[in-house]
Amino acid sequence: MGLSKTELPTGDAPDRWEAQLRKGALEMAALASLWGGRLYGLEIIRFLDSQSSLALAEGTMYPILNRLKAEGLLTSEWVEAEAGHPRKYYSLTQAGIQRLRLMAEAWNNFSRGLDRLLEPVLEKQEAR
Amino acid sequence: MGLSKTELPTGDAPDRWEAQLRKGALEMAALASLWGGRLYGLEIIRFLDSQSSLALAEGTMYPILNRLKAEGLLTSEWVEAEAGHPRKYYSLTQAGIQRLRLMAEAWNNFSRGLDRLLEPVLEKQEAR
DNA sequence: GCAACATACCTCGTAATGCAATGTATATGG
DNA sequence: CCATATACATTGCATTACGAGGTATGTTGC
Repeated sequence: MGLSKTELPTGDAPDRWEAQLRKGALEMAALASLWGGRLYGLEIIRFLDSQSSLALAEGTMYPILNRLKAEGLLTSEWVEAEAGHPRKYYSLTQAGIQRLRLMAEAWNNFSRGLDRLLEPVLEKQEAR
Repeated sequence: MGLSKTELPTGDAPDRWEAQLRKGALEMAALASLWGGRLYGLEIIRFLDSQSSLALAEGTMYPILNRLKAEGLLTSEWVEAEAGHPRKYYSLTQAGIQRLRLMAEAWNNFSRGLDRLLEPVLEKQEAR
């Protein structure tokens, strides 16, 4: 029947999370960095760099933060610093918390899937 | 001095593998699917779908296979099928094997990093 | 006061990439 | 010979990562 071509029964739009993850992994990381409380932009970058060796450029992070805020997953507030430029602190909203949980679960599926796939590759790295 | 802007000391170009992984994850999966021996295009898609719940569209896979072949990581050969259209079987080259190993290690770093980040998120999913 | 510097946020342009849609080739069955 | 099934391939669009460049604010040295 009609259904011919490019369609594994992936499920349409609602939760193509597995697909969104290959992308959204960075958004997920940004959300996750705020789990312990509010951080400001550069701080998020430094946090991810040190905690998970995810090195993101500012030109990557700021657009992500804006997107997440536009989606209502984050809020932001300006805070004066003792010195220098004021800082924009980001916090998770309730929606952000829920979304992060969903993404984290999807991430586990995705990454366990790949791990399974790579298992043979990393096995006994000698005879070959 | 000059070094002001967008530069965490990421290491320049040679092996921004962590960066390449967020992308290249799909290329890695394609390579990994061939670890056990040659497969043809659609077969790779089905294999990934079943073994790791990675649902890739044909329009995604064929370009990837072409890229990998152009890089010398794969070879391909036409094989007549008993029925229908002939199949193009892909196999890993030595270079492909080595690259896959590198990617697999980088993947482990990357994914362990994210796992660490998400640990608190998935903890004790009740009181909240 | 005013450079020079440091910190912080923001944005534009480009290249890459995932994918739906669409097309072609080959064979089988009614 | 037309509909169907399998398989490979390409084009166009939307999204994205990120380098480069820019603006804002405050400090320190002269």
